[in-house]
Amino acid sequence: MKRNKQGCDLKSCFLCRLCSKEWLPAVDAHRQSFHVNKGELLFTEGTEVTGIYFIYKGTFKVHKKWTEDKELIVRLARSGAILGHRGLGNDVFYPVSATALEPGEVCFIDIGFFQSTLKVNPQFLYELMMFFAGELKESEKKMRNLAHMPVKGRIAQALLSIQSTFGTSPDGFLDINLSRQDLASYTGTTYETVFRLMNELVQEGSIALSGRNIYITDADKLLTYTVQ
Amino acid sequence: MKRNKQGCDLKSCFLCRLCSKEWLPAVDAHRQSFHVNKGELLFTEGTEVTGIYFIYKGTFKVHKKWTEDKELIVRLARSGAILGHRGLGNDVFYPVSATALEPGEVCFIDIGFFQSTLKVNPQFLYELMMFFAGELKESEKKMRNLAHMPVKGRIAQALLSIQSTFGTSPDGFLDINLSRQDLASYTGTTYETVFRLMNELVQEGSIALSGRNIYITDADKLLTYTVQ
DNA sequence: CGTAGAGTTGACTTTTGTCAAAATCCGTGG
DNA sequence: CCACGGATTTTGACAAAAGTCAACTCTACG
Repeated sequence: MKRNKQGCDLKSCFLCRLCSKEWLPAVDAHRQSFHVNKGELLFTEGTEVTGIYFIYKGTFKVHKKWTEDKELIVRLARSGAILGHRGLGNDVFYPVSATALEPGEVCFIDIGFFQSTLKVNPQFLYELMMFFAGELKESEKKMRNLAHMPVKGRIAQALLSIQSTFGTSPDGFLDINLSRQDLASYTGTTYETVFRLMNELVQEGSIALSGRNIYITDADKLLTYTVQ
Repeated sequence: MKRNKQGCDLKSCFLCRLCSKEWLPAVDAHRQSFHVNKGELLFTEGTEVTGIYFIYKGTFKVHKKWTEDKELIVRLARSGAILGHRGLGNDVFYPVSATALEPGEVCFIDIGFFQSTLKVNPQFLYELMMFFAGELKESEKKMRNLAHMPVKGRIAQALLSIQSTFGTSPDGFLDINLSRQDLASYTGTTYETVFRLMNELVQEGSIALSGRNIYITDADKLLTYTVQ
């Protein structure tokens, strides 16, 4: 992770967008910008919370370890998103790790200054609370799906949700670089199962593949495997 | 649900404990107290959010529907807890239902007044945000367990967690009235599976059963099925 | 070119869910 | 007090879904 000068333009990130004009200079003085390489860990599950990150550029996976070779990806995040907020609360250790899926730029706010920011920016605090409420809602929906929806439906859901947050590149493929293993970890299943079920989805004409790239051919058909 | 006069003592609930002394009279003027019968729905998934509840007495399950005869219980709550906060956020519909597991008393705050409370009680807002952060952390841990931990471990985990929140009655049984079906919904599995695996736990001497009551004989042994 | 990592496939096992049928419990009304 | 009906509990047989293991292939990339 390399510290650099480039940073948030003070408009696009979750923090700068929502805190008061008067506070922005303080944010600007305190924040640190970093370049992150693909595959690099931004923070690690179980280590002490040092601060909060905001993604200026790039894509990150937020994941929770199970065994040495198994994890669950709880979130995929892109530019503008906040990272590390799961470290807030009574516990002083990050409950998850964050890894860059592609090279990116992030802005770091140390936890002390972040706390001060919350104190003097009720509007930001309010939005952060609402953000947490939304995340919790989302998380519990995923939980229910994990408990009751068959893997094929979870994969369909994941692909649709990825399309809606990351969109498609000009050639129509999902605009994210996600390995099959990551897709498996995101849907709470195994590599081989993802592979087999994706093949079925191809056979049925719901999706098309080109190497690691995924093209959603028939979103409606995918929807039939999901709920809501 | 019957409206009554008895209500919060202004000290024990999540709201009254944390908002400013000056605001308490307003809370007192606005809150409504209700008696809830066993099995009664406090609010229903998909209906419009009317307000937030605080449990004065009793036990509630917070659950999310899957099919007609399947659900996932996302939370078990007891006196002092907040209910309905999952209704906060952009969406105006409750994403879950809450059902009384035994007769109880709740205090209701309409959403409008709750919003005002947030505006004038930054300390409460801060604690609410922290509370959400904790819930999210918890939810994602459960999610990972649902994805990777075998059912037996999830049951063990559930029993231990119930013991730590609800404690035991004088005779040593878990102090909660939870049907096997509810335990199945709480661990994301089926009635029969819960039944069979609980039998195994009895055989192994980890727990003992007496009707619907559960006694944890060997917490350490239960722990070996779980993680952390 | 060789090697590491990712993709592909098949055979097999295990876990868990489903269905159906008995057995048992429990409250109610006769 | 007892019979009844409904709900819950208990059990078994079976099916389906998903995980595991192992081997083989393909590429990207030094």
